[in-house]
Amino acid sequence: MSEAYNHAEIEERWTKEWEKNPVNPYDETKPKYYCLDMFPYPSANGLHVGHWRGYVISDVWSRYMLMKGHYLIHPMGWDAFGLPAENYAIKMGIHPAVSTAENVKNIKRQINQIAAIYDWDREVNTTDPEFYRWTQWIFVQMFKKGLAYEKEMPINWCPSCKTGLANEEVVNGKCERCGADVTKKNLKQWMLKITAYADRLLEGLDGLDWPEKVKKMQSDWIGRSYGAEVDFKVDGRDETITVYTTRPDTLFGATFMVLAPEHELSADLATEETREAVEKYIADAANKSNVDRLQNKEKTGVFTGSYALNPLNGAKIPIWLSDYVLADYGTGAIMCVPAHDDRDFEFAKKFDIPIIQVISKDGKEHGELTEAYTAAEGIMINSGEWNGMESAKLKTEAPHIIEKKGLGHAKKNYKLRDWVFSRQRYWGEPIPIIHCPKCGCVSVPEEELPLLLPDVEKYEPTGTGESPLAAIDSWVNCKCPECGADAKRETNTMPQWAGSSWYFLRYVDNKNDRELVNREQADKYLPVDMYIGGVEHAVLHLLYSRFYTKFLYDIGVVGFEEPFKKLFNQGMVTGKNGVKMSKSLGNVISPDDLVRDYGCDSLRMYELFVGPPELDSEWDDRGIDGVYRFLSKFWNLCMDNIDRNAPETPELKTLRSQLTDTITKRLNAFSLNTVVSGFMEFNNRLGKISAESGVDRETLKTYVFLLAPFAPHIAEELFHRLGGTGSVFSQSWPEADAAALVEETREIAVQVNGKMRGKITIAVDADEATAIAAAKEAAGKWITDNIIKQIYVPGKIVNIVCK
RNA sequence: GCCGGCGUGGCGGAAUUGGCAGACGCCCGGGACUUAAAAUCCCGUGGGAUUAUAUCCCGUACCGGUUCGACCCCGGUCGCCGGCACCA
Repeated sequence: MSEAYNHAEIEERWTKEWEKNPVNPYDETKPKYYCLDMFPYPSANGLHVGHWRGYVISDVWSRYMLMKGHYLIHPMGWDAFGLPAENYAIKMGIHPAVSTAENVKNIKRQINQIAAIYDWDREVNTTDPEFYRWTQWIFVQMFKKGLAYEKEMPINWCPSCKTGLANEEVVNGKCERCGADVTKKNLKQWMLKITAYADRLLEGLDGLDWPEKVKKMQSDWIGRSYGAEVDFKVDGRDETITVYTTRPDTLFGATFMVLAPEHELSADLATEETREAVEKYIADAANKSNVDRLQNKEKTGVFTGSYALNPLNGAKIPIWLSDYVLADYGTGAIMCVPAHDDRDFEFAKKFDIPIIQVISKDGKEHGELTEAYTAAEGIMINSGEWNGMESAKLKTEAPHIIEKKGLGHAKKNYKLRDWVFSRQRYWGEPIPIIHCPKCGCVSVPEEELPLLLPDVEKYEPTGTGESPLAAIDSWVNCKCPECGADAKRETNTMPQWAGSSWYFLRYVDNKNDRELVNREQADKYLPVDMYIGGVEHAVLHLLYSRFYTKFLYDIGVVGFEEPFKKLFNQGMVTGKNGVKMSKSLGNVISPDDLVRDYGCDSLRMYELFVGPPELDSEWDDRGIDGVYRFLSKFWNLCMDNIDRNAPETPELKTLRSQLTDTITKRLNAFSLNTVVSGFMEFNNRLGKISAESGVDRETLKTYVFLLAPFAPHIAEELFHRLGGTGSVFSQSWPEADAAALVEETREIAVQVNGKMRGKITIAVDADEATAIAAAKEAAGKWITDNIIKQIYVPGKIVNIVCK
């Protein structure tokens, strides 16, 4: 009886050995490969099997790159500032610094169970003053370049988290973190001018090897459009109202104008008769929450009593107010062409406003429109000097025509807004700004960074719009670094995204106390080659990181504009019926027990086997038995054959190359679930050969090498039992023998009238006559005398069509 | 509403992108070993018909099309998931 697979003993042995002698040799002579995980925030709940998946995927890929001969960078750190950590700390009554440190310890223990080859000497923590010193430094640089500025305006406010939020953090009118309805609050805020990078953020997407879905989400979020700003005079008054339109070609069809209720002229345009209704409408709109305004699709509006003049033909059009026009996009005012816009059409129908068609497919009018014709395809009509022109062409030319006539100008617009960067919370990086009564806003001198987050007794959010830091007089009161006058510190902190927007740069030079990152180190090891994480950061973290990187490129800190060359989004692991794992639902599956019962190697492989890595997968504990059985069987196969000295037959040589070829191809395609099934399939085939004539050591070795990134412990153990020295991870990735892969004969299917009727084994390059003859023999009983057609696709199929 | 993605056995999922549908695994059933159980090993396992070692029919959400041949391509319908949601 040979020795059975003992995962506990094997894994314990190699965990200790790898601690002493890490398998990543950091060989500087090899080309670098930087494989990055989205770093976790140290939650008190620890990791569940879903978190494991992403880390396993990145570790498999990292170990593969190592064996392919790279200098591997595979770091890990902690995104430890921010709301989740702070909310937990408040709930438990423990200082966030204390709870964060505890959670880091626990999650690090769990992450080590994965046996991932992280570079722990590169570890970073966003709450470490030596780290956030540079987070603050970046802010100071942005401030100096005018990209960080202070502004008072109504911003998104979460009444539950008691802090302002960025647009990106509001999902369907609700707080991205806690789900509470977001309201508006007028606050003086620090803003980052991400809009200055809108074009570069949009155009940079083209060259990225990212999922199309994520690129599209970012491009939609940036939302660039081309059009014109057109000036309309108000009839009988001095004011001019400027509107933004992407369809200046339809200008002759404008039959009314709508202003957002918040527009600065809204109240002013009311006449005596309309004043009461206008003021009521404005007040009602101001009281509506975001959610109400989003949900109420039925158009409402009020006529101001004033008229605007169409700049092209002087037509008098009524000016309305309606909350379907957004105050903070474009100019907050639009010209309305009901014939060619769905929303304007709906509004005109409801309030009985004339509809003038100006584009027609055939250049003719065919009675009243039943719906808006929104395509820019057709011939202009009812449009004065533009009649007869093609609308598509006019659409691009009109902005310039309007500009030449002095009626407005061509204009690009974006949905992207500047980034609301202040948080009225305690657990974040203090914004390094001093408010001086004489000099205004002054940045904290760089040599005084980090500006330490002071210790406080009360770190609960105040809800007043001020951060808890505002209550610490000794900290707030300071001298102006410019003029020495009594001054006050900024008391808001940065959002959680601040640290995560650049942490990946710090990994490559994490102990540098003079610069964010040494330029030489940055040039050598950056950018990130492979970034692995969930899709939930598609527009948040990933957009912010790209913005930061472009800024740091502009000031010469790094020499590249895009931080992440390739992105992979792993799917979520859910509980039964696709329900998200959560503590409150009690469906969280902890990896700890599974590691104990089945071992790390089995859990790693099952995490991959459970489904395609990019799709969500339902966790089913039972499936792990199959993977465990497979590893046991493979272990037994090796035990049975190690000292058997079975000959290396041509069959085994071919099989070994097929295995290498299959696994490598699937791995390269990131089809990790089929890699695992591939291993199983070949294991079954080898089992049969083993029972008959034995398996040679070379084949076993090849198998062990290929298995190593997936099940590192068992592979390392078997590598040594097969006589290997050093580590299996310093071995080269096997290459398939092309000659052994060439088949001479192949079994192909025979179809009659498209139905499978038999199989023949013939030479791969057999000629048609031979193939057809063989096929007729194999499937003769289905073939009649009346053959209409015979098809032979070499190496694939024969199909005989008969009546 | 708009834009993506998806729909294959009891279940998770394969199918080299137009060429043997259901690989691999789970579950389940039968058998071997055992005093017995667990573990392990072997066999079976899409549905149906039938005179059952054989043979035939149906089958990749649904309807239709292209093709010698369709899970794959085209047109339409339904359903699920995700993103955006008055951005003029």
